[in-house]
Amino acid sequence: MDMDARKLRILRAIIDDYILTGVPVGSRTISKKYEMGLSSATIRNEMSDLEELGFLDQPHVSAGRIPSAKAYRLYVDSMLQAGIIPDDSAESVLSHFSGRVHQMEEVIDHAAKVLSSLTQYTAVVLSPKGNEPRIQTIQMVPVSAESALVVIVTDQGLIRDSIIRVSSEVDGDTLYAISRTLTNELRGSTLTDACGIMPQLIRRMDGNDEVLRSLYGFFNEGKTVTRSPHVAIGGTSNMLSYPEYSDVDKARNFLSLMETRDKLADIIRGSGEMAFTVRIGPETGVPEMADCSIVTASYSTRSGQQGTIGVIGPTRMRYSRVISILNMMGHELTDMFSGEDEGKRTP
Amino acid sequence: MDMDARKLRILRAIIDDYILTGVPVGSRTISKKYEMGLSSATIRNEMSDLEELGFLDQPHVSAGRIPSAKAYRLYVDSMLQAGIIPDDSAESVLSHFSGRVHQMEEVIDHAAKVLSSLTQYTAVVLSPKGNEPRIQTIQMVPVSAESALVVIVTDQGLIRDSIIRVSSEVDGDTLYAISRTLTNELRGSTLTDACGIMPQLIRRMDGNDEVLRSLYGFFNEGKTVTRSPHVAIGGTSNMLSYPEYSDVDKARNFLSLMETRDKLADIIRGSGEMAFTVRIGPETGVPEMADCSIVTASYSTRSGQQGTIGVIGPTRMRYSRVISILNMMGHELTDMFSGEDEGKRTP
DNA sequence: GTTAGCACTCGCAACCGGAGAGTGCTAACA
DNA sequence: TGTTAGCACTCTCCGGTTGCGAGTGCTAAC
Repeated sequence: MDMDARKLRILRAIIDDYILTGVPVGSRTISKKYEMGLSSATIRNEMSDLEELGFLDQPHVSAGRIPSAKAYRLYVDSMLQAGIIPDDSAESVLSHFSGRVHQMEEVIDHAAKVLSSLTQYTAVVLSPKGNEPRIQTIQMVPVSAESALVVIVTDQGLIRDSIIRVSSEVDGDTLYAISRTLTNELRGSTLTDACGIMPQLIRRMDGNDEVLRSLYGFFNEGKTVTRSPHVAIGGTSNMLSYPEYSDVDKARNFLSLMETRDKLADIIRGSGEMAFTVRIGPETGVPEMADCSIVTASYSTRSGQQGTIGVIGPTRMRYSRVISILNMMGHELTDMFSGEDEGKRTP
Repeated sequence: MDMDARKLRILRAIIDDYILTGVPVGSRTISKKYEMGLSSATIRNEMSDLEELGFLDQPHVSAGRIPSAKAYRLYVDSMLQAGIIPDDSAESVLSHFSGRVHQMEEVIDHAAKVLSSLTQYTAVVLSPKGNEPRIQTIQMVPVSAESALVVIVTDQGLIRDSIIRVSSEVDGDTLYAISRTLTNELRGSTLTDACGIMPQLIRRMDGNDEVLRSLYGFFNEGKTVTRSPHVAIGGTSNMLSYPEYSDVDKARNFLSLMETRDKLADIIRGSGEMAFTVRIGPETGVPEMADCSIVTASYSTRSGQQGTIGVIGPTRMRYSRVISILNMMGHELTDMFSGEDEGKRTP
């Protein structure tokens, strides 16, 4: 026995119905609601076959059937192959970015919010992650008599800034001079490189040791800090709307997973830097998410870094809708981040 | 009939027990567990009185009593008056800030995490909010051939930065020169002021119109953006551990409230800039929080801005513990932000 | 191959009844 | 007059039972 067109049609109807209602679906429902031209008894036989093939599960004997992870997988794959994407789909995502100027992190936060409110699931947006950024400009700005702000611009437009102490004798012009020299010496290096070079620079540029040493310290810290990307989450509470999470313990587990951003980032990014991923149930590899699905897409910035956006929902997710929304949002973000003014734009 | 010492002692026992167990407490429990030297019957009479006085509620006739908001209020007030604070309280909060250097926002995020894990409730930390910041230094740093980074240092150490377009003819030294002039002209102004001054500056400093106009635009945006403070939340999932939130609907309401950061910030800050607040149940003024309590404390930075930290928990909160932890955390943050290096430190 | 019919299986909601907790009241006691 | 023992009463909670409805699987007829 194997799959034929009719089995497929029936399976599809079952999945559609289950996604809609969330309750096990019976043979009668299929035969009536989706005019198949078949009686419930026939459907019943087919369903029995489908169960044997591993596409359906039966919570208990007298309930209807529910689709298995394998079924969703088939469903999603065939949908993607057929290119059925923007069908029941999203209004333009575009309109949700209002005519304001955005900082990178704001865009990301906002994207998570929009994504969750459009999908009614939980959304996660990761900031782009690329190679270690390379220094482009270093500038120190006096802040008070005793402290200065260090700004480092990198090739990724990423800016690390921090305040360091400087002795009160060093004035703005001196800082500017030092900044210029440093920029010349360190342009193109990574922060890690910079840490290697600094000691000899300190020896060479005698005077202003204090400032240089502070900077050295700053580089050292910066090395580690730069790595962790920004993670924005939206609509965690949406999950609780679904009967799958009416169990409070389950909900709590899910929420605490959402709270550990690092772990969450790993999970979302789990599938490498693929342009597009759908992971269903066990495929997520996370026990806590055994009955969740994760759909991710990626976006990229002008400098070629990859960021990831993802939606987490119950396995009976409205895949086509989610996929289409993610698609649009991915493009939207890519556009936004490849504008002339990297990291911001005025629409 | 009015309160006497015995009634108070009994009320206190009831509250203690209820905070511990979360279930309505009966007369027998009080008379046995807390050696009162009184029979359950006597306690019963007193409890009846206490109910009449509005300190106790009875979910139904054959359940025990639970403390009312009024009772908690009395409890907290008497506790505060007596100065009973660091009793059953926190190990040093200090140890939780490991020996690393922190950026303001990181400190705040971290504080929320620590606070929630110490209290087992939900914690909220707001970044300091003061008057509109005043410009101290303006600096532009070339980023690419066509764009520059603007950094504005304010008296609050608050830094606004953004990327603006500049034409390719303008080199780094020119930018530095313009920056110096602007700093001289605008030092001490707020961004709002700056917007007023800019037009005439543009007229006076002829040449480099483009750069100045871009800056003007940036000031205009900055005015509005600067206002929204950073809000860090920790331990939202903790709330679901308490039977009060075993109802999924309630939990969802609570969570979506936590997601709207602006509203949350308003609520937390709701009680003005008091050094210390305890709002119990209805006192929060938020219907969704009718059976929550909010305890807040404030911290301040060197420049005198006030930030707020808060803990949200069920009304049967372990007040003394929470208050003591908040106290310590408040001091800790104040110390951290009044160090020489405003906004960061190396312990 | 399809379908009607039927017996069978479960889950679920409603119902019932007893147990237990806790109260309020009354009457006795110090 | 305050305290306590005793008792009837009220509710909730829990376990067991029952009936209903949904849905299946099988068989026999078309």
